[in-house]
Amino acid sequence: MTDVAKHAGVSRTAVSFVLSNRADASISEDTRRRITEAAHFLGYRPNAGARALASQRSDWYGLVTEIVTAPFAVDIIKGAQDRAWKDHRFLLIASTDQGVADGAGPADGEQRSLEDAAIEKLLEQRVEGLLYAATWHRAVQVPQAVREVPTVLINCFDANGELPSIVPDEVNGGRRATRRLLEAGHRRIGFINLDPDIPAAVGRLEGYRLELASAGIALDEGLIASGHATADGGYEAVCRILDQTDPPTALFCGNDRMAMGAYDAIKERGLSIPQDIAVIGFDNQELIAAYLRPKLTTVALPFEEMGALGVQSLSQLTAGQPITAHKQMVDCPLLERFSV
Amino acid sequence: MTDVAKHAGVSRTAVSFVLSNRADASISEDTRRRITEAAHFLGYRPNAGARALASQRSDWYGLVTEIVTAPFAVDIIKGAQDRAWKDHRFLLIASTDQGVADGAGPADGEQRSLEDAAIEKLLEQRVEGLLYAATWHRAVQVPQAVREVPTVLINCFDANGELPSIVPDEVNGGRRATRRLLEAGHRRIGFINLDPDIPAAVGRLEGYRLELASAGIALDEGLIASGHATADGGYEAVCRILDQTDPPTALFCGNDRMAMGAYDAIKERGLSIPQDIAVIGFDNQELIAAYLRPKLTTVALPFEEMGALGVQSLSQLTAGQPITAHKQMVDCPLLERFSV
DNA sequence: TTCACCTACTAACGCGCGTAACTTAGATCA
DNA sequence: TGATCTAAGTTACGCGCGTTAGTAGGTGAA
Repeated sequence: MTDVAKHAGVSRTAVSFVLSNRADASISEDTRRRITEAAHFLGYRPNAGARALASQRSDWYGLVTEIVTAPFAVDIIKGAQDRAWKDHRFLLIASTDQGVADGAGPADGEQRSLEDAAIEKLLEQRVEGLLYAATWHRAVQVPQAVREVPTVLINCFDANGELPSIVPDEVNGGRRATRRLLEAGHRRIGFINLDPDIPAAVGRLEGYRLELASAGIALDEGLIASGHATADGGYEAVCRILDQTDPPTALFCGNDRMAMGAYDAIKERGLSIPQDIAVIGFDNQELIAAYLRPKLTTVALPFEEMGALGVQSLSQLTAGQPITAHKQMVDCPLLERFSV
Repeated sequence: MTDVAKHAGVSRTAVSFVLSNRADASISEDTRRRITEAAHFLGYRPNAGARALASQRSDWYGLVTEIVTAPFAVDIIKGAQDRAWKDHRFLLIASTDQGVADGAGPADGEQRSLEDAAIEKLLEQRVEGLLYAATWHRAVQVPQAVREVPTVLINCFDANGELPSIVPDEVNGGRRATRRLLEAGHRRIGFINLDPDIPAAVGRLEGYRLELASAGIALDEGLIASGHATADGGYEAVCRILDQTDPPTALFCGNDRMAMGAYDAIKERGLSIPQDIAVIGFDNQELIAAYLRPKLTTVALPFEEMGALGVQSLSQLTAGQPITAHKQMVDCPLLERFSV
């Protein structure tokens, strides 16, 4: 900057004013031009670190997550990244799943300390805010250190209820799926639930119930089964449902992997999708949903949008503005394919 | 730091010496303890930016890539991230695929300028080196700006041959796959190639040839077909191969998506895998390979290892050491499942 | 002329740290 | 006993920038 000043025949301050184009500084059009030309001529590039040091703001947000390995939740990163870029901010990503690739996977305490270390590192970089993202929707216990800067949880929520969070609207997603099947004329709709303790299971089931109720259909407990959130789990649960006296004509599966198992069970019985029985999934795991035959109609988790919203909320918080809601629910859109 | 110094009754310099534990400074064990205790007591946390400014080294590397959206190449990030973390360095990730989610996808020129802007931003952060990663193995034209710091290409190579790169060893991968089939007793092995212009196609075919040759088997051009790198492309190519008079007993598919199409073609003909015909893929796209029935034996692309190796090479370059090779080939391991 | 007021800048300080050069008291040695 | 060395620090400067508090010169009005 000193060089630029010398080259333009002005003070360094003038250069600073022009290059960070402060509105309140009065610099003539002529010198302004001389300065920008000199900067360009000399190939001047601002030093972001020095700027951060002097101005006491880094324009960095930290994203701490274990999801770098989880292929289907990378979209959180993408959403956050894009949004941050547009706001001229940088995202520092710290993953907390080191060593998972080594096979063993870290012990719980180790995972925790990795998280602490990651947050510590981010704070050393003087991030102005933190995003804490989880691979699957759940309650989390966040390390104390995050309280030093504004923090927003993504795809999870604070077990203590203190930190603001952004989560998928599971209930509405469940309604969407159920409604789609109702609209297709189905009256007996089976629901294959995930392990019933997690928020996703609770919410989706709730949505299923609500939508049936508003359609005036009585809940038949015999149409609800649950199993492990895998293809095998789905297969077994669906077998139980289908082999009863009055089987459903449609299935709402807790997630796409279970839907995959459902496909097997259905095909085994010589039934075809969607003619004999309709299937709808949840999660929109691209490489499954888009490759099953027929391609699976499913409800998508709004990862990218949650990531973007996370950055946006952080912007508001760091600017001292209030955010929309303590727990923001993001809609889960229905992805129409060919299984209904 | 001044506060810590005051609290410990020493100069700020002493604090700096102790906290960055310089070997050449002589500080008594007692003051050393007083200082660390004071730092801990006051909750002192170093300011990485200020440290970078003063020491003229940031410990940051930049990773510029369009792969944030490409779910299966994210492992490059993971490998690089983990490795960087172990070396006490930070990875600044800049994605160049903004707006792709908006549907249209950026025009070529726009993509290029996004790349330039990303690199510019990274250089403003004073990264000490750059990694440039691609989604698929190919020659790339890298923006000029990268020449300002040490740069390593990952999963691609410099069209001008100047910058060092790290790529998968396609030839050896092709040999591995072919050898596996030979070892299983197959003599007539079909090869379903990708679009023949890309490095992956060239290398894998070459590996196929070499391995057949070393087994003393003459190349039968009738056993080689190529198609689009999709399930449909694989399906069609395999149909052509299977419907000839003397069909192969094994298929080496250019990638897993084509193998998926191969499965369909094979099953349609009432043949079973691997009893009637063995199939081997390439890429190890988890959500395909691990979910096909039977699960697909395939050759994995070493994304994570390439990412790690990229950071390692960068460390060497920034330290002024030479790197192993200008174009480092990383082995593609065979993943044994149930299709051979 | 004098004063106020503007435009167009500049001088000087500090952000939090690393580090080269210096100081001081005590130990060692011929 | 004086010279030399070492341990254990300290003083002072600068990294590249933002920013506050100025200053110099010009203009218009009373």
